[in-house]
Amino acid sequence: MDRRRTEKNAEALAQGRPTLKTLAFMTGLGVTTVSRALKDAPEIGAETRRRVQLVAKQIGYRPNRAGVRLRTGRTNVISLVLNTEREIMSFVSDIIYGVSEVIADTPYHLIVTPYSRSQDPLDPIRYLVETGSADGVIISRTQPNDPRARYMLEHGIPFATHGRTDMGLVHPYHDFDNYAFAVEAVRRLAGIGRRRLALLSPPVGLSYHSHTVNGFADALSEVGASEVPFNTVSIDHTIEQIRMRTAQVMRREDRPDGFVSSAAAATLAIVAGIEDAGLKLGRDVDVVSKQSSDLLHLFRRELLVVNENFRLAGSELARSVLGWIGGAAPGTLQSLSVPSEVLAYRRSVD
Amino acid sequence: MDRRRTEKNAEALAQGRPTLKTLAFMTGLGVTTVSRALKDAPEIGAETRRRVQLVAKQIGYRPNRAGVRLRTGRTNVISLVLNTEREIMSFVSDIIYGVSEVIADTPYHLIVTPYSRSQDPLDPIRYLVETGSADGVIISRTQPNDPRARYMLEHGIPFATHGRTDMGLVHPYHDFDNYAFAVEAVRRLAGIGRRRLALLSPPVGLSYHSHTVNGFADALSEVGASEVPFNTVSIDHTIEQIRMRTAQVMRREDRPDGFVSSAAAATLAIVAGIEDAGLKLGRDVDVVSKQSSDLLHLFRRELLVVNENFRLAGSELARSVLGWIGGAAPGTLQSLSVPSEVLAYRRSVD
DNA sequence: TTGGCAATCTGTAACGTTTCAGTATATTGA
DNA sequence: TCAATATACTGAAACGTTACAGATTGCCAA
Repeated sequence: MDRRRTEKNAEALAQGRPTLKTLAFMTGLGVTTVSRALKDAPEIGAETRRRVQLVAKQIGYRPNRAGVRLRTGRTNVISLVLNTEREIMSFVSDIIYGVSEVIADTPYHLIVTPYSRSQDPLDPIRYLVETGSADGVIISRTQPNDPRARYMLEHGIPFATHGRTDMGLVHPYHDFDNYAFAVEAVRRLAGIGRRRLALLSPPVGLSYHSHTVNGFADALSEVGASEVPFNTVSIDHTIEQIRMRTAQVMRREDRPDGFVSSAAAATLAIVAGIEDAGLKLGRDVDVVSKQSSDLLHLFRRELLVVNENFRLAGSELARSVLGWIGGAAPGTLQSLSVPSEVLAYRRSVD
Repeated sequence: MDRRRTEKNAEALAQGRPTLKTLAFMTGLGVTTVSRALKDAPEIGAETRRRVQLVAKQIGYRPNRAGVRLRTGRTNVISLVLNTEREIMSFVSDIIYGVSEVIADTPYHLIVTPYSRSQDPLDPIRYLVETGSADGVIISRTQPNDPRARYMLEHGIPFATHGRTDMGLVHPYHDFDNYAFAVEAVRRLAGIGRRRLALLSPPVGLSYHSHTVNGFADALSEVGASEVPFNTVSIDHTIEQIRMRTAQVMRREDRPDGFVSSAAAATLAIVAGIEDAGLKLGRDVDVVSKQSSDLLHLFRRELLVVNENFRLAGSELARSVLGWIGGAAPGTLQSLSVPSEVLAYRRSVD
C-alpha cells in the first residue's frame, strides 16, 4: 500500500503543475487530508495544517479550477452582461475596473457576456443559467419590471442589477439617484433664472428613465418652471439625431432656456444643436449634464455638471454579488449613490 | 450488463442538465459513441451521427466546460489583459465589443484580466500561463522589447498583441499605423501653412511611441517644418498636466502653431491649454488629433481628426488569437490598420 | 469453412477536486 | 480492564469529458 502510493505519486512530482497529489506525496499525507488542510477544516491537526499550507505556498500550488468546478459546480466566475451597442462607453470600462478591483483578491474571474441589439436580453442570462457558467451575474439597463431579474430569482442564481427594479421583489442593486439628479438640476437651472426646461432622458423602459422623469417633473412644479417637451429623443439616440432635434427645438419661438441631460456624450450633441440654432450657451440657455469623467468643462466651461462614478458602481455591484454568493441576505446588498452637487466651471469673472 | 446500464442511466434522465450520459441513454448508445458522434469523428455511422446530433439539439445538450477543460486542458477562454489605470477608456469598451463579435459564435468566453499600476505587467501573464486559465491572450500597451510577448512565446501560449514588437520574434498582432498617422498629420498642418509643430505622443516605452515620433520627425524634415519640444508630457498624463504644459508652451515667444495629438481626451486638454493662453484654435494654431469615436468635431469644429477604430482592432486581435489556437502560422496573423485621411469639420465659410 | 479486415461501436481510465464513509490510534469514563 | 468516544487521518467514488484499447458484426477472399 505504502509502496503503491509512492509509485503512483512519483509521477506527480515529475509533471509540471502541482496538484493535491503532488502535495500529498511531498507531505506524506493523503490527498483528502491535504485538501482539508488547505481549507482550514476542523478535523486536521494544527501542525499538519501549517505544514501543508507551508509546502503549498512554497511550491506555488493553485487549485485547478476545472477540478473544483466539475466537482462542486462552483465556477468562481462573475459574469458582466453587456449590450454591445447601447452601453455608454466610459461606463463599460469603469464598471469593469470597479468590478476588477473588488474581485482582485478573490479567486473570481470576470467574464464579459455580450448581447446585441437583435437578441432578446434574456438570451445571455438563460445561457449563463442553463450552462451554469457563472456563480453570479451583473446586469445593467435594468427595467422596472425586469424579466432577467425575475428569471434569475426564479432560478436561484445570485445577481446584482445596475439600477433598481420595481416588481416587489427584493434583490441586490446599485443605483445612482437619478431622481435626485434631476431635482438638483432643475433647482439649479431655476436658481439662475431658467424657466422653460427640457429633459434629455434615458431611454423609455429603463428604470432610471422614470426616476429621472419623475425628479424632473416634481422639481419643475416645486420651482414653478415649465417643461418643453423633448421626449422624441433619448440618450440612446445618435449624436446626430439629438443634435438635429435640439437645433429644431431651439429655433422655435417657445424654445427652452435650460436643458437637463442624462449623459455626457449627448450633452455634446445638445450644445452643438444649440449653437447650430445660432444661440449661445450660458447666455440664451443653460445645460446641466451628468458626466462620468471630468471632461465636459473642457468642452464648454459654461456647462453645469453632476458626476456619476461608474467605477464605484462596478465595485458596489461586485461586492453585492459576492455578498449574495457568500450567503448574505439580498435585501442588505442594496446601495444608492447620491449625486454630487451641481458643479459649475464657469469662471467667476463671467 | 444491459440492465446495469439502464439502471445507471435512469438517474441521468431525472437530473436537470443533460450530459453525454443522458444522450447515451436516450439513443441507446455508449457515451464514447455519443461523444464522437457529436464531433463528427470518422468512425461513426452516418445515420448514428445524425441521430445523436438531432437528439442533442432537441434536448439542448451543451458540453460541460469543466469536464472538457479537466480532460483536455482546453479552457475555451480568451483573456484580455488590461491595465486598470492607463488604458484609454473608449478603447476598452470598443476592444471588448470587437472581440465579442468574433467569439460570439465560437465556444469561447472572454475573461478580463486586469493589472494595476503597481504590478509588474508580467504578473497577470504569468498567472494565466501558470494556472492554464486561458487558451489565448490579448495584450495591449505593447513594447518594442516586450517581456510579456517573449514569455508567452517561450511558454507556447497563443496570443496577439495590440501594437507591434521589435524583437525579431514573430507573433500575431494588430496595429494602427501610427507612423502614417503622424506623417499625414504633419503634412496636413504644413499644407495649411503651419511650420512649428509640437507632438503629444504616446508614453515613452510603448511601441507606438516610437512609430509616432518617427513619423512625426520624418514628415517634419520632408515638409521642412520644425519641432517644438513637447515631450515632457504624453497622453498618459492627466488632463490637467497636459493642459498646464500646453498653456505654458503657448505663452512662449517661439510657441508652436500646430499640434499633433495621439488621443482624443488629451486633445481636449491641449485645446483648453491653448485657450488658457488666450490664443484661438484655427487662427493661431491648428491641431490634428486621433479619435476613436466621432465626437471631437462637436468639441471644436476647427479640429482636424484621424479616426482609429478600436472595435476593428478587437475583432482583428480575436481573429488572430483564434487563428493561432487553430493552428495557423503566427506570421500570417498580423494586420496593420491604415489611418483615414485627415478629416476637417471646419465649415467652408470660415 | 476459415481467417482477415473494415466498419461501428463500447468500457475503462484518467484529468483534479471534494465528499462520504470509514479506519486507526489515543483518550476517557466506569 | 473494557467499551465508548474523540482525534486525526484515509481510500474510494463521483462530477463530465475524451483517449485508448478493445469488442462485435458482417463481408469477402482463399
